[in-house]
This record gives sequence, structure tokens and C-alpha cells, in this order.
Amino acid sequence: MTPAPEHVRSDVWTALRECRLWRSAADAAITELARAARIEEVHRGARLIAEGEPAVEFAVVVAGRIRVFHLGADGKRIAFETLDAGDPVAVIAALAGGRHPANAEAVTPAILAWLASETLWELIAADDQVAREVISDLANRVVNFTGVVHTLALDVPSRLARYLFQRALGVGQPSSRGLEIDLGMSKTDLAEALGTVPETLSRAFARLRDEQLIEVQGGRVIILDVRAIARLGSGYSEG
Amino acid sequence: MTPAPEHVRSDVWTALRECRLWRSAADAAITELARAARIEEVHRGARLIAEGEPAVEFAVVVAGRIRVFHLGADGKRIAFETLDAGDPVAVIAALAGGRHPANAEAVTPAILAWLASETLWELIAADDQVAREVISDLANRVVNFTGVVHTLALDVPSRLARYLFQRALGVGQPSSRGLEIDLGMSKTDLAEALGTVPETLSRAFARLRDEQLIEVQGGRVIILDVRAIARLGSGYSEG
DNA sequence: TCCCGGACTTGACCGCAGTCAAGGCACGCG
DNA sequence: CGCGTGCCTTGACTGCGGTCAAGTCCGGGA
Repeated sequence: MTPAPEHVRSDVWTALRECRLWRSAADAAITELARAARIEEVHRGARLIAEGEPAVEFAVVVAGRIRVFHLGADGKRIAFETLDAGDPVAVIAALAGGRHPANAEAVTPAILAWLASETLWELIAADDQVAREVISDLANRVVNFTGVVHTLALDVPSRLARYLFQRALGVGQPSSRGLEIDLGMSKTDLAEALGTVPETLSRAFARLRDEQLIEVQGGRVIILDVRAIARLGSGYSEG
Repeated sequence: MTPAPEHVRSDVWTALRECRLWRSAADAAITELARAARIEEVHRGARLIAEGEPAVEFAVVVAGRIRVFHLGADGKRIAFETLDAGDPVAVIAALAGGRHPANAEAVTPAILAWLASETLWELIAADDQVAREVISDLANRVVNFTGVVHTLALDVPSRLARYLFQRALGVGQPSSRGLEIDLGMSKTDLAEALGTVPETLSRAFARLRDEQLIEVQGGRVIILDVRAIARLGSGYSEG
């Protein structure tokens, strides 16, 4: 990749360059974005976006990890997505033109590059290819949401199986007993990501273990019966 | 509105003209679409799209009503949306380029105008304003999906209250006792739309009635306490 | 007028999962 | 070495909601 020009922060430039919304944009346009961006550094736990606020800006994650979630009336959380460097934040509200539909907070110390919503529309208008990338991204988000809805309709062991299977597709390592994976987060965090609580997740692990489908050793899981896990995670038959 | 040219079906032309994805397209472009479209007439109950099929076409509803839903492993349905004349069908898969993420079936006899997925991309490339409309539509779909996820996290009486409130915003008529609305579908259908079954919906109606929040007379409901219904439907403070 | 079928309601039952409470286990610090 | 603090697990309880079964109401047809 082209290095950042000297007069902009290189971490900001790199994150913007990697953002999937405008892969096809020229380096000069990225530099312009980097110059226009308002850089914000936040501590762990900072609330970046509150549901219902009018959306006038969106951001790109420069460093750290952001979690996007919905807050139920009783304070219960529903996790939507986890964002890392290069991922766009709050772009939906920017494009839909209304209020933020969800909350975002930093789960690690983080740096964000904020841009005016209108900036994104200008990029789209200026470059057909960017329009295409934005449309693809949005369409894929909708597809992912249908998956989220699907998942929420399953019971917890099935949701867990689904997670294990999809994670195995990514980081699965064949081992002597089966396919070995690392959970990638604490079980408490996984419980939240699956829309449940640690106690129930623990029982779900126990049940899959009792049925000889998996073995659990701390944060590592060996999938003994991949077919059964895939089936439990509800007919995920695609590649 | 400009009438349809004589050499294309006027119902098809009208439905295409009203499609929200390309409001700004020229009449000539609509005529071209109408000519290119493959017209399909289906009976009530026909399955139009099956989840997992490769997406090579999308459609616009010319007449009738289409229901889009997800099918759980056990055959349980999750309703996503209901489409009428002028609404686009399966546009997500066309733009995401993969397989259909949901099923669609006709709930009444229906007529559809099918177009190649590539046709939509051509329209987008040819007209910046169309790109803008498509992006807005997609962004709003994502926002709506966050609402669906939110709703599924509520208990059934709250989901019902949410539906009643939103419907009241649309077709509510002030009456002597309160705001009167027509459910717009059978209670069995409403149960499915709310992700539950008739028995549970019936109990939810009974509970709201017992709490003096509504009165029910067949397919008509009088909302006695709009504030309470709005609050139950979970702090819907907008518009 | 009688009968039938479909929509809706009500009651009884039960399983899943969230909550509360009580432990077990590992790690780090004094 | 002992203790505290998270993280995880297990048990007991409860409430929501889906299922099964029965019963009511209403409109259409013979």
C-alpha cells in the first residue's frame, strides 16, 4: 500500500485506506478524508454513540475495538457487531439520515476518525465505484441481519453450535480428536454475543459435551462431531 | 403520473413506476424495464423464492400481496415483511450477489415483474440519483432490522403494543373512547407477524384489555391509553 | 333450520432460559 | 504461603410462552 503522506497521521490514513466502503477511492481522496477527520481518543468503556441521537457524523475505527449493541428497556443488551481498525461506525444512520439506531462503546482504549455524514454522500456521488461498494456493504449487512434474527430464534445450545461451526470455518485447526478452535473471547463475552447469560451458556457447553459433540478445555474447544454441530447450528449448508 | 405507453402492460408499467428504488428514473427507463420484465402470475400460496437459491433475478410486485419470511429448522416461520404493489422483492440478494437469505410466498393471487439482477446495477450506474435512492432504501432496511431484533427481545404483550401504536400512527381514527384502529389482518396472521402463535396473542390481547389499555371488538381495537401503549411498546418516542 | 368448518378463546401442562445463590478453580499480590 | 478476586460452574426456583385439548362463536350451505 502507498504510505501515508507526511502531513497526516499515518495510523489515521492507513485505517481510512483500509475501510471497505471506499476501497476503490484514489489515495488523494483518502488523504483528503484524513485531513478533514476529527480525531478522537477514548478510554475503555467510553460511550461513543447513544441510540436516538441525531446522526450528523460517522467514523472509522483507527485503533481499538468497538462494540455495537442495542439496549432494551430493562437495560438488557443485544450485541450487533464488533468493530476493529478500518471498520466504519454509524454509517447506517449517516446514510438513512435519521437517528442512531444503536449504541456503540469502546471495549478497549480506541481512536476514531470522525467525518461529516455529508462527506460520505460526496464520495458516493463523485465515484460510481464507491457507490457500488457502499451498496454491496449495505446489502451484506441486511443479509447478516437476517442471520442474526435466525440465530435469536434458536435455543442457546444451537446458537452456540452455530458460533462454534462458523468459528471453525475461520480458525479451526485439525487435531487428533477433531477440529480444535479457540473461542477468541471470554465465555462471559461470548454469552453476551450470543444473547444470553454466562450460566445458560455454561449449561449449553455442558450439554454439547454430554452429547459427545465437543470437548472443552478452558478457552479451547475440540469439535468431535462437525456434522452434528453444523446441523444443530441449523442447516448451514453453504461453503 | 404519465400514463403507460401503449405497447406495455399498464399495470406492470405503473407498478415499476411506483417502485421506490428508482423514483427519479426517467419514464423512458421505466418503459424499458417494463419491456424487459418477465411477467409471472401465481396463485395464492405459491412459493416465489426459496432460501438458499442463487439469486439471478429480482422482482417488483405488480399486484397481490407477498410475504417474506425465514424458515427455522423445525419449520417455524419468522415474518420479515409484507409486500404490496410497487414493492421490490429479493433485491437484497441481487445486490449482495449471493443466495436468497429468505423465502417469499404469495398470500393472495399475485403478479410479479422479474428482472435480471444486472439490470438493477445498470440503472444504478446510469443514474447517480438512483444510486442515492437505492442506498437510502438499504440503509432504512438495516434500521428496520434493528427494530425487528429489538421487537423480538420484548415479551408478546409489548410486541403487540408496539404494533398497535405504530398502526395507530398510520390508520388511527379518533373516536369517543380513544384511538380506533383496524388490525388490517386476521389475528392468526398478526400472531405470525409478531413471531408468536394465536393462543399467546389472544392472551396478550386479554392482558392489555384487563389493564384497561385497549378495547377489542373483533378486528377493531380502541386504544384507551395511548401513552401507556406507546411506553409498553418500549419508548418509541420518535415521530 | 340444522350442520359444518374456521377463527378465536381459555385452560392445563411443560420446557427453556433468566435470576439468585452457593460453591470451585486459577491467578496474582502481599 | 495464604488470601482475595474474577471467571466459571452447578443447583433451585420462577415466569414466559409454545403445545395440546376443549369449548365458543359465527357465517355459509344444504
